[in-house]
Amino acid sequence: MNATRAPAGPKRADARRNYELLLAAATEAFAERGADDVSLEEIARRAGVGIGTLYRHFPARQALLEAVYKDQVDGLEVLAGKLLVHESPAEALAEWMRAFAAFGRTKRSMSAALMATLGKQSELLSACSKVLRGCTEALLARAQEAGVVRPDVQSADLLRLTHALIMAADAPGGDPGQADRMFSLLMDGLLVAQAPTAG
Amino acid sequence: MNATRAPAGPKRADARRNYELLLAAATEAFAERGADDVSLEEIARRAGVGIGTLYRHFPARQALLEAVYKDQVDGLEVLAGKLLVHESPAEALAEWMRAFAAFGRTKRSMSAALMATLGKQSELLSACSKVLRGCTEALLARAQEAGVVRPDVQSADLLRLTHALIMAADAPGGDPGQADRMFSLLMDGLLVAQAPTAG
DNA sequence: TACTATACGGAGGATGCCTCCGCTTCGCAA
DNA sequence: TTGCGAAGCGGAGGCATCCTCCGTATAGTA
Repeated sequence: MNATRAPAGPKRADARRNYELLLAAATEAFAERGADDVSLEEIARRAGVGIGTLYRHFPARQALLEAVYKDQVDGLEVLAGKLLVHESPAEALAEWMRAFAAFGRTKRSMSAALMATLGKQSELLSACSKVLRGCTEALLARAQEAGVVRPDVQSADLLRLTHALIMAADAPGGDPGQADRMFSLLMDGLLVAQAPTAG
Repeated sequence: MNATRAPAGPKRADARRNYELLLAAATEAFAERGADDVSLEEIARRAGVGIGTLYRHFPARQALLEAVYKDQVDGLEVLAGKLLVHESPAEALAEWMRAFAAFGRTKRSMSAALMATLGKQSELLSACSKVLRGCTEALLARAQEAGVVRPDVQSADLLRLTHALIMAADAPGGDPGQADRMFSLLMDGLLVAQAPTAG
């Protein structure tokens, strides 16, 4: 997956490739069907490797879950780094929020499974949320300093709003485009008015 | 389990007895080992019935989980009713808090499993928490009206404190008596001072 | 090319979920 | 008390999943 990451996985080239394949397959499968409804055998099949290989890299289901979660957060962090030097602070923030929302959707399907074994105050979880909070703060601050986003918005508001938005949009029966539309509304609200509003 | 409940289960005596046995066995097993680490076969074995009988009464794992949860809440509600006419409002409140804390411990092991399939805003869950909130409010108000508990305490504080206490006390490595000691401290703090404190 | 450490793959044992159906027991009525 | 039908019981067994183990294959090295 996140090829930008420092080499942390297995040594041999084939092992490393399989590791990435498994991570990708698991991410996809979890997103599609929820973390509880995918068998490890299916993930191995999707990745095109044997079940034994999966277990060598991820000794337990939990390990795979954690790896996927961490991989996503790592990816977001890398993205934030790039966006912080993006030419348009407003676009950067929008892009970030979009990515964050997408992540939230995946996370939702995994959090229950993760919580069940990890505990609510796990080190992994709190470290990850700290990272994400930091990224959001930095991007928001930059956009505000550039004067393109309302100065009275706080990062906590942003995080919570996005979260709420995901929850609402993913309700059963909602059309898939709804999340995007709601997201646009939110972004429009963030920007400072381009022209004075009529009284 | 809660024999005080109105007849709501199966009709025939043996079926009814097995229902109660299963509920009791499941409650015990869940409390001992967590809701995720007990097989339904073991619960049937503990209850002394066949697996088929378990499935007749509780068509899915979820149903058993819900039944145990609801049974506990029902039991607490009955207890609250009794405590509301207890001679000592302070003792009644203490007893209630103790029972509530014990429930919280069980609940903790089940909530993840319940959430996973029920959803956070399930009708069952919200109904149950409403009941518990009501009970706590009534018992607290009575103790405050009797002048034995500090008037500035709110029921929400109580619920949250107890919750936090359970979480902290159940941390790995903590000794089993800790919860009780912390609980005593909390109760002492609630009571109005018996003598004026020295300046 | 030859060699070895490393990794692969999938058969298979263990366990758990749930269904199905022949046997047992309850509760009622005569 | 006895007989009977309905209700309930129990557990074998089918199916899915988890995880281990070990013979085979391959990457990397000299």
